[in-house]
Amino acid sequence: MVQAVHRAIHVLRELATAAPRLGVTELADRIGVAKPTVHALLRTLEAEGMVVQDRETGRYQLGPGLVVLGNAYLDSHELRTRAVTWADLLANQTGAAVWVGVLTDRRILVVHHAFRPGGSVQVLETGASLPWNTCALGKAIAAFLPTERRKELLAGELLRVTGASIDDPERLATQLENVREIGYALDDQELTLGDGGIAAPVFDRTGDVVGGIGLVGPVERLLVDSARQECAIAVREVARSLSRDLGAPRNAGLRASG
Amino acid sequence: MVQAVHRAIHVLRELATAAPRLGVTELADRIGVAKPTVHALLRTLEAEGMVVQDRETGRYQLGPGLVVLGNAYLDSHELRTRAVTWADLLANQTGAAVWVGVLTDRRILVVHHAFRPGGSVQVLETGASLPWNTCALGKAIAAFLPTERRKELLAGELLRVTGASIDDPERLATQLENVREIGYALDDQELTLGDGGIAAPVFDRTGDVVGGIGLVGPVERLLVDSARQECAIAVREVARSLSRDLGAPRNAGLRASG
DNA sequence: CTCCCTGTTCGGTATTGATGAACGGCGTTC
DNA sequence: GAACGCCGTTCATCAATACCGAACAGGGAG
Repeated sequence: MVQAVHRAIHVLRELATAAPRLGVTELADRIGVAKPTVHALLRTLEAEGMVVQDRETGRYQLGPGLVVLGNAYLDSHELRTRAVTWADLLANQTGAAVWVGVLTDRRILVVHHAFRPGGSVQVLETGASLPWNTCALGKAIAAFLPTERRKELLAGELLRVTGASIDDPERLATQLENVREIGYALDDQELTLGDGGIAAPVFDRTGDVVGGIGLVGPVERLLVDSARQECAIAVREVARSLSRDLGAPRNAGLRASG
Repeated sequence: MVQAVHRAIHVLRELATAAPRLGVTELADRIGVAKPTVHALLRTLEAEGMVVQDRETGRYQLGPGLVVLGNAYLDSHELRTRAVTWADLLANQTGAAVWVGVLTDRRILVVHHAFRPGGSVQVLETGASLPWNTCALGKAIAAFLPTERRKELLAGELLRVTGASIDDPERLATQLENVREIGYALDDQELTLGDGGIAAPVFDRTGDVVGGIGLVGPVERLLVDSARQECAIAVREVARSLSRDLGAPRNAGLRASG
């Protein structure tokens, strides 16, 4: 493992999580390396546009180069590319916003967001990163992961972001079993108070889960008995079509049960 | 300058521009370093989630970690944060889509995109990176840059993306002078056939240009005499308000003329 | 079955990045 | 207003470490 690169990324991560700007000294303290080392890293990152120095305070913040790279990732992402049209379809069918997400480490990264049709002001959530256990997308994906990986997720830290977030591994495990049976996952205000979600897994040509697609919206509209089943069927159906687009075998997801 | 970091970013850039996936060998050839070196870089980048390896082909592509960092940049971006509400206002006022952008190197990076109100399907352009000379945003920003920097831009390569794109430095220089006088810039299908743009510069508390805000839409709607002036005034007004939000002095932009 | 190409591993070498100490500018405090 | 303390920055020393050539293992094509 290349140490310098590892540290450079550590610097970027720290800049991302911490306050808008950080100084060399504070940065050096946080990641536990000498000040001049951090300085050298920052200078190279700055030359590449990954970091910008505030000319007034001398402090550093993330740079625009990262957006370009991030966008390049999104553009090259096959699931996302293929999902765009399906997401629009699903949004129009159900009248709700649609998220497409993938699992990264222990979080769900939203790679596409189709707005609720004709709606009022909506914030774009593409790029958002959510604890896997607090959203339907995360549960839908986790349920169909290889047993090994799923156990890792359940064994790790389970964050709570609302009072309804589930941080009990056993309860989550039971939910995931159920998800495997019915083919979709729900969340009830576990991510955002007042909002719920319905999501289903998406598989690629090897039959592995590569992500998920699902609805997000007010619980009163999405999770009431009358709408829930209809929405769930629509979500599952679109997820299946999307999987087929990606070349998934018809029985994808079956073998993951266990 | 830290060599390893420089090379790692070079790898990411190459992955971003080239085909969806690249192999170690091809990557090594492109950036001119030994194969095992590239391999080591890729392994660390993979461990950090900046790159993922296609388990089937062994090739590498960009990873989701980049989106997280890119998004963190956007969130921490003061211009963008402050611009969101102004962009919505401007979109509703004019009925057109609004872009907020900054200059990075020789391109304009779109950091925010407010959709045309009530419109049909629209692609989100946040993260897009355009040659500076082909869009109103770029001209608006360039016009108010320090003379030195502006000359650099004019002296460098001027890309053409449509038949209407301007690649003549002198003609551009004349346009920029005019932009400085009227306070806004235009583009007429220089970026996209059928689309035009109107943009104005935004200044920060030091009085330097930090970006621009502007309209994008069909030439028939945006650039016809009846609409153009009205739109231009709205854009300039919003840009000024936004600049004041950022703490810019009232006369920002005046001193840059020359 | 064979060849060639790929991604990968290994270990030695010296390049190169890490470090502590010192400088200069700035805001703060007394 | 002056002295202090903090910050970002530079420099030269040292050895850790990242680079590379050569060799290995696994596929795909012919």
